[in-house]
Amino acid sequence: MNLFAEIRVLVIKSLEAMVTEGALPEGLNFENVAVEPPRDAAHGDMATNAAMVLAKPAKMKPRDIADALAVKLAEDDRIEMAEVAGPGFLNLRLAGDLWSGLVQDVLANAAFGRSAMGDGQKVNVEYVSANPTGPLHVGHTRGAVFGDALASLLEYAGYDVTREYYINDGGAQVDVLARSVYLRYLEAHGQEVAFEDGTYPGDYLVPVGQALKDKVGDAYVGKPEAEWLAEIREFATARMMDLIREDLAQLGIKMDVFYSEKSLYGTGRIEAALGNLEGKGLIYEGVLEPPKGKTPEDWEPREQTLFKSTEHGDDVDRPVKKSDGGWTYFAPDIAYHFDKVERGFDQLIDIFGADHGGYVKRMKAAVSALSDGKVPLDIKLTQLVKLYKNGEPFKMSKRAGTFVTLRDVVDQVGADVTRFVMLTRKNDAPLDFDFDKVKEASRDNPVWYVQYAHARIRSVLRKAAEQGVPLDGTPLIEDEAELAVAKKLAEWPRLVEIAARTHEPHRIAFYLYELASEFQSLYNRGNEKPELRFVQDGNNASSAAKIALPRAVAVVISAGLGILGVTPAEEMR
RNA sequence: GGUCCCGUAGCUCAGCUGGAUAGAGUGUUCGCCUCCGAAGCGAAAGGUCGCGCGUUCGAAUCGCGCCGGGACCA
Repeated sequence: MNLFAEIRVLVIKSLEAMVTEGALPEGLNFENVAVEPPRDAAHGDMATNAAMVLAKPAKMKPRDIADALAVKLAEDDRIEMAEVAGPGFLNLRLAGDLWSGLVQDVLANAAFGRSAMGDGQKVNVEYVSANPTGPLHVGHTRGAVFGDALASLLEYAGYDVTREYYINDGGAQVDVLARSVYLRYLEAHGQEVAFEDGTYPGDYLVPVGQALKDKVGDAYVGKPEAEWLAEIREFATARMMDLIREDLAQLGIKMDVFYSEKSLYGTGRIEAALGNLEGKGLIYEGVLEPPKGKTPEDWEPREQTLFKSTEHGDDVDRPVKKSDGGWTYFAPDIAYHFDKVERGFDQLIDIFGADHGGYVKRMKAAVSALSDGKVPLDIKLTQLVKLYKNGEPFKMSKRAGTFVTLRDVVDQVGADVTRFVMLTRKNDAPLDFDFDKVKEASRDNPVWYVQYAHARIRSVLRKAAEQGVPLDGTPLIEDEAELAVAKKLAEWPRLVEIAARTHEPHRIAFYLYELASEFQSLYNRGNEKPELRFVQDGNNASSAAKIALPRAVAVVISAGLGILGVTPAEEMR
């Protein structure tokens, strides 16, 4: 049950009745009529902008429409009061039993909050996609959590979601990986080796070199690169992907598809994708203008194969083939997205780090061209994570060895905290991650605060169970603090849809914080008004009615945390 | 030079397909435990929503132009 949607249906029915009766002209579009929570609770339970939206097309005064609509709405049992306010707002107060019904619905219907909005549409969410050259670091963690929560959110909103990881195993960086592993392999054979620039000196390759030795013995020792590069590359990337899969598993992330860039080469996939574009007249041989403004010193005009991305919203055309005949990085990306389109997804979402912002327009242009504008691609950029320890900024450096991996973070603060904190900012705002603060037990720490509310409810329910309070009581919503909590619960289905539509899972985290706050407020009101306490000593009938509301809050907090991939706490320790 | 993101209370940040007197936390001041978890709750105080113009009945929200911060740029 979505109370807002339900009342909106009522408003629109009333408007249609007014059209029939001649109180409104025919042919009006009700699409923009909204039913929303009012900013100020004193205004009522809900407000509609119907009169103001329709005033102009109906060529009527907003107040006249509002007055007539108020009369119409008041005829319905569910509307206790309809009052015109301000320029033409219609404030509604709902009948009290609606709130009680809502709470019952939360408790009885496991799908409360789930939406059919997605209508089973196939959505591909691509995230992480880190190079298979080492363990995941903090920056990847944010993208990983964001993408995974977004995927869960879309599932909750009725989409058919595929979680996908693109393995960049086709470029020069995996050759570097192979050479680095070769050095570790020699080391495992007791040789002294030096890690020059252009190799990965990380310790994490030591066991890989050892494993290679265990597998092939001394077969590659003293042999030229041509004899081992391809084999070691394959061996090493497979090991790195195992490592990355383990890292992701630490966060509770499981991909549906790992898609290999390498599988695009030599299989005609790139040629096919570019052929598609060529068939649309979007590929040509040409010379690009030098970059505007400061021209790089080594710039020289070169003829290369270009994709006419400007026809699909990009700023300049992009090379797909270099002057030496090799593919650019962009070419396999085109082929990969072409593959996604061909797999029949209705919608694509890519999660990139902010440093890849420059690729957004060209990728969107490519997908637009490849799908004839039929498949939307949304690209979400995740901003940097700034680390703090004891309030001091904590600088990461690969060279200095202060490189913070995903595993470091999860080991220190746990997966639940890591996930929640990563979602306490909009994806496009930088995030401060303080190793001490995230473990702090205070209202300043949203993770703790939401968990505390849930744990407190569980504690109350344990106490209720001890006293034999039955769980089938009819909820009573009387006090304003109880009403405030019920209203917050009523917003949940609406919030899910907004968050899913905007691809912004952080809204879930903020909502849970607000819900927790309303609950804590009610809880503490029991200090002054003992009749508001959930467990009434020696009165199980009354207690049964009172515990329904906190139970419903716990249900919604659990559902919300579930979307974020966080386990609700039974107790705080 | 160009592109993208950001600019909201002293600080850290929310702000719904444009809606009423712009909200939290923190910090400051003052209250609340004989009571289901006070690791909490309540109240006060704190804002030219970076600046200007435009669209609109109505702009923090949309458009354009500046200013400031960040990221990226064969």
